[in-house]
Amino acid sequence: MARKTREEAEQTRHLLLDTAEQVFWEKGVAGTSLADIAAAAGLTRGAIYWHFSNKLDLFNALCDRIIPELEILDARLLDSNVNPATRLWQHGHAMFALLHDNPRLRRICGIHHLGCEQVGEMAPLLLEQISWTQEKQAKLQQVLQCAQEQHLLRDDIDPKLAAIGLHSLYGGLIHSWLLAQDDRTIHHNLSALLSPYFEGIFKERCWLQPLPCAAE
Amino acid sequence: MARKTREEAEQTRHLLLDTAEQVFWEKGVAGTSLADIAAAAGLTRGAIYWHFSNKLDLFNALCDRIIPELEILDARLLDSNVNPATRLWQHGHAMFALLHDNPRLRRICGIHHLGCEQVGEMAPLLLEQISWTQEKQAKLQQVLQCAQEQHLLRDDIDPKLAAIGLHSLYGGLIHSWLLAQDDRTIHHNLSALLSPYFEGIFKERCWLQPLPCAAE
DNA sequence: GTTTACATACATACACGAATGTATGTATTA
DNA sequence: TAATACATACATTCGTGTATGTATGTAAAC
Repeated sequence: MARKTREEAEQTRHLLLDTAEQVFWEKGVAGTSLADIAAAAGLTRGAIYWHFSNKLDLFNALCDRIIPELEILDARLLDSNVNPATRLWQHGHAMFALLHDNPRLRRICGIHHLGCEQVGEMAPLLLEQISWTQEKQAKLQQVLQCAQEQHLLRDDIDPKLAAIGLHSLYGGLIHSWLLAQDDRTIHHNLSALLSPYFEGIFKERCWLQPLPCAAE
Repeated sequence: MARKTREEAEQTRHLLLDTAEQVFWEKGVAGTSLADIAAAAGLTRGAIYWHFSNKLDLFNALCDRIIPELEILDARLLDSNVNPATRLWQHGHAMFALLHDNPRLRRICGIHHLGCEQVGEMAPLLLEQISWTQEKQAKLQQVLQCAQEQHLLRDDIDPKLAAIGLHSLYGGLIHSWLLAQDDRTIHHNLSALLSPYFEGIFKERCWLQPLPCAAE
């Protein structure tokens, strides 16, 4: 009915984002109308169209909220004074810990994996995911190359392929984890699930030694 | 305008399924209307409603067409006279070979991963995927247990967890493969991508020896 | 071998709700 | 008083489901 102060308007914006996140996760992106979101938030479509230009814009704004938290993860993967193998090991665990502790990340991750189509009208989303995947794989590859220079990799391991494999394993585990969210098996046995791949990539369980591992 | 013979009607049905598969893959399931499919097939919605009761029914019929081919894969995983480790190794390669050779499987797989929402109205799909995942993991676990009885597994490996890990790795690789379909990296380096996990699970590269491996 | 009767395989037309985008109203607040 | 932060109202489009039309195939009756 009336205008609120800027602060309150910002609150409404976040309320809309939170609500949309919830409803998207429950009914899918294509499956929810803007009226659904507005009603769930106790507002009208007018409020949505005031803050966002359309559903895609709202969806993008919603996704952007988790970028900083993921960037922190990646930053710690790239620079840390422990040896590269341990960095990768810790990074894997940190990812799932974050996924477990952060309901927002969990929901957005779930929406991307199960709650939205990435073709046709949503194709830009797919392109984003592709570039994000490539960047992530490049970072993993960089750390693996660093490990190779320190002679931590098994002889027949190609850092690029190992990066693709690791990234795929993470993605697959996240997917399995999302499919059965109340099943704590993956969360409780993450180390045992990741170990085989690390065993196959690195020599002598070096990823369990947090030593800086003097570079050449 | 008129009735065709049963044979021709069956052709129309398959034409509709093929066309729907194509259009779903291009524009997403929620993103395509029945009119889109009919137009792409050179027919009208009347033809679709004659053969199927609605879009979900059409979609299910479309998915069911690949079940037999997947069952053949699973059958060969479970009974074969080579040792269980080799069976798993060959099964992994057979999966990707099938995915590479069979465009229909590739498209349906793509639709499931990127072209449809699995929540809300499509939730039954999610339940199907969960039960299918559990069955698949159970089969992998069964073969891994068989390997354990033949002392092919490393000592600290739990067959159930290894099954989850393997299945996740497969799923993740398929996802990566779908994201960049024209990139042949995964297809050409599958062995190098799977090797680390096998190395971490099994002893002494036993999966490369097709010997029956006399049971206890 | 026709004719008749009915089922089949669609096309066409219609009625309805749902969703979107926009235009306008309105009470604040700065 | 002018911009803000929404609510309300409206027009339009799109998709669905169903009802109906219609030409052909199919089989039995005669």
